[in-house]
Amino acid sequence: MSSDPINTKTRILDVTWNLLENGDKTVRMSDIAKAAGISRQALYLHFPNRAELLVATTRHIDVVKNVDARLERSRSATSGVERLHAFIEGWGGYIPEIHGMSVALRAMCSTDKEAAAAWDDRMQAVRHGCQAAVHAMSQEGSLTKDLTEKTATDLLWTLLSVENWERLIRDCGWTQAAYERAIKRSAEAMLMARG
Amino acid sequence: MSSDPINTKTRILDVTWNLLENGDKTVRMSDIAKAAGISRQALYLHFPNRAELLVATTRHIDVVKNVDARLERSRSATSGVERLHAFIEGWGGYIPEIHGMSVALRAMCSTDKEAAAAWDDRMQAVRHGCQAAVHAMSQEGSLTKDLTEKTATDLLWTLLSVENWERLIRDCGWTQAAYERAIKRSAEAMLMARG
DNA sequence: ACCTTGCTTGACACCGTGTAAAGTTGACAC
DNA sequence: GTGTCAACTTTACACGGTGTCAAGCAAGGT
Repeated sequence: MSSDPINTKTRILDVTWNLLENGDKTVRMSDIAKAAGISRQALYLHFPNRAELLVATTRHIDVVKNVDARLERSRSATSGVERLHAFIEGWGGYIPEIHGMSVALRAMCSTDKEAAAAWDDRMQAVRHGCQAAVHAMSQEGSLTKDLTEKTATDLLWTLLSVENWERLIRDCGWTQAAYERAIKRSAEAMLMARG
Repeated sequence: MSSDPINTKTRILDVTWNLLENGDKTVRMSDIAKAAGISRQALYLHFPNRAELLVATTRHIDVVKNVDARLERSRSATSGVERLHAFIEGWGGYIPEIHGMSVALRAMCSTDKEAAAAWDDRMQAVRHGCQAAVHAMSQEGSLTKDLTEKTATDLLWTLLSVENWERLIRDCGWTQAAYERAIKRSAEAMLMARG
């Protein structure tokens, strides 16, 4: 063989990731091919279309960055509030790593069903984390009586969206540290019983 | 003349608006032309490109729906908190009217500078409203000491984003009334001094 | 020598945007 | 009636990006 197929495939994923995170403009299939050192057509020998390439890249990032370990760490927290904090740190700290990816994937959602499903799947995973933190707070009585668990989960999930991170970091010029601090405080203010 | 030029232009804007709000899929220039009862090329006699057509449509919606009156109403509020409530009602109630428009315009932002500028302009207008409400609260001492006016404005602006409305209404299945209620409560919890 | 694998080159169809040019139709002026 | 102007039509085409197809080539294994 002229080259190792496994290396080519992972090289494509790495290069796609890199272009999405560091690239300023739209990433085309030809850009990825050029960066990977192969022809545009060879890309289609590894991935059937752009959507599946992007989805595969998200999975690749998850493996490399070990997203499961990050999010599951919040499970070991003892109190509900600690769990909330740990989850915000875990997910909030992960957003910058996947932001470029996220922009590309969301841009495809309007035209591609598969991309939409992949993005929705990830967001549901985040929602489960929110739900678990809210439930833990509810169990220990620290969740405000004003909100049902469902409503509180929806609000926390919304607060922790990638779009909100984008707005605060990019449009408002916040640092990552300021973001995490303010979001923790806001989540507490919104969800915790006062007193 | 074979038809009234003014009527045709406003008919295009009305039809574009209608397609964006009621259409499920992407709205193409040919869709708009067909709906307006003219040829695709005639569209380019009135608007130089898709971006400017969309931007003109937003301005058209603003005039018809009288967005200024809605947003300026919050100025007459006496207390800062009332002002906050009035602004949330005014802007939050306007979002459903412009949501389809907003989706289309944001989708163009990645490729078209003009569309990006137009959307950014509107968002800055919303930010000014947030800033005014936060300032009023700060003046009367009801703003929490934990936040600067700038930080509080950023947070409120983020909370009131179209994306958050989308998530709560579309993904979480909330009603408009539930949205406004919960956002008011959340804004108060995040921004108001406790006691 | 032969086959397989991983790629190459080149060509092409499709879709949506935007441009260009020549023709049609109706209203108004004189 | 003749002329002109404006709004609009039809037809055609260029461009960029995705995805498809087919023929060829080079290295490795048997």
